[in-house]
Amino acid sequence: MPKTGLSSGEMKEKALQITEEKIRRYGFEKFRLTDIAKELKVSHAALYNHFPDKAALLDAISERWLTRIDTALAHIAAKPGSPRQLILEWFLAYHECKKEKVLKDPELFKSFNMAAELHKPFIIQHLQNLHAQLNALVQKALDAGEIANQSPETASRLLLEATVSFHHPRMVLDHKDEDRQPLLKNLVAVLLDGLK
Amino acid sequence: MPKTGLSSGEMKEKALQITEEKIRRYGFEKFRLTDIAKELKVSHAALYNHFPDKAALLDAISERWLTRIDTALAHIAAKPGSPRQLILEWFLAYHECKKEKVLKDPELFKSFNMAAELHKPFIIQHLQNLHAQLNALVQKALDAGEIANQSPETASRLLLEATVSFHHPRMVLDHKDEDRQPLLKNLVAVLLDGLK
DNA sequence: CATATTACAAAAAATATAACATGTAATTAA
DNA sequence: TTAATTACATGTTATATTTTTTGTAATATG
Repeated sequence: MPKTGLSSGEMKEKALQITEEKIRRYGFEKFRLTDIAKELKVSHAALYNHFPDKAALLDAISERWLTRIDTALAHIAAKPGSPRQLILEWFLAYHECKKEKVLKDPELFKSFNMAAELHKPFIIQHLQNLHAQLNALVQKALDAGEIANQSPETASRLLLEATVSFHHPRMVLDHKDEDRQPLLKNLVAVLLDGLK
Repeated sequence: MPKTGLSSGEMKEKALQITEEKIRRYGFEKFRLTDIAKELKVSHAALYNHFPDKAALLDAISERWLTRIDTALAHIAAKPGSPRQLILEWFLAYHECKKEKVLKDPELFKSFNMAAELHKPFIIQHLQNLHAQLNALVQKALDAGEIANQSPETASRLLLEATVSFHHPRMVLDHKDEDRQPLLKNLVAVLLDGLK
């Protein structure tokens, strides 16, 4: 029996919640395990029963957030209707997610070093999900005759590449105070026309 | 008569050369005026006759580099031939410039904070040059019937926006080890098709 | 008389030191 | 027996101190 009365799962969940709040207050890299332990009314060492180290706790937070995005976008990708329309909607939602995040946690992306992140398994998974979703949408567009001159993989690669400034954290941060939805809409429309 | 035997212009030019070398060795933000003065066999204070402060020296370097890009690209923009072809060539050259720079001075763009740079007059000038050049090219494409459904300003805005990952320092750095020319070629082609 | 120097004040970087956070092991409680 | 604690070793971050660099002014030189 645990000393706290909480199950391991409950403890873990509570720790994640508190961590999320701490990160929001102090930023991505300067939150302290001692604070989290204090709030849980537990010694800091107790956290090591639930997470191998500080980085793992942090990664767990990121993973949760990415999973939320994945499912939200997957929902759009699975909707019925015009593929063109859905692709546009998908990009708008993706852009919206990133912008929201940047606005809520400005600290989070200040010095985002993609290079290191790109090797983490849950990031790789996330990117694979995005590609798979977009591939499926583009395939539907192909079937509907809305796209013609490229393979689905190439087409979705191009779409993602050309919209980098609307979903790359660093770029989203640069434009956080502008309303760039119209520009994105126009860009996606032109790209889809170009793929016809 | 100056004490050193060098004219003000020669002194200035030599200082710029040495500074460029020091920046390459020590990075953008940690080169020292004392070192440059030492190499010029002059007291550090003498530099203040030629440059108002350290930042001005640094800016002069950047300005020289940007001017070089501007003229190289302007040369392409002024060439005769198919506008479509020239627009593609223009983007390839632009990409090439940035990539070269990032490869030669990896320190230079490590923590590039665009926000602060964007207010400097020579940066504004540079961006205006780029836009003007691309506008002119797009206008020619419009005249040649290669583009139809957008105004030149909107079209060139879209082109630049969609190719951000090929000329924004932060993004170029992320992909410095890949050959992304084929991707860029394909992207520009699709964009131009979409603008038809 | 434009351009240098030296001397000096202010700002910034580098370094040493103290405080604190992280991670591990041995131990204890439910 | 799982999950906590305490005690402690190892890093890391914050702070104080010193040194170096930057910028200015008064002065000297070709």
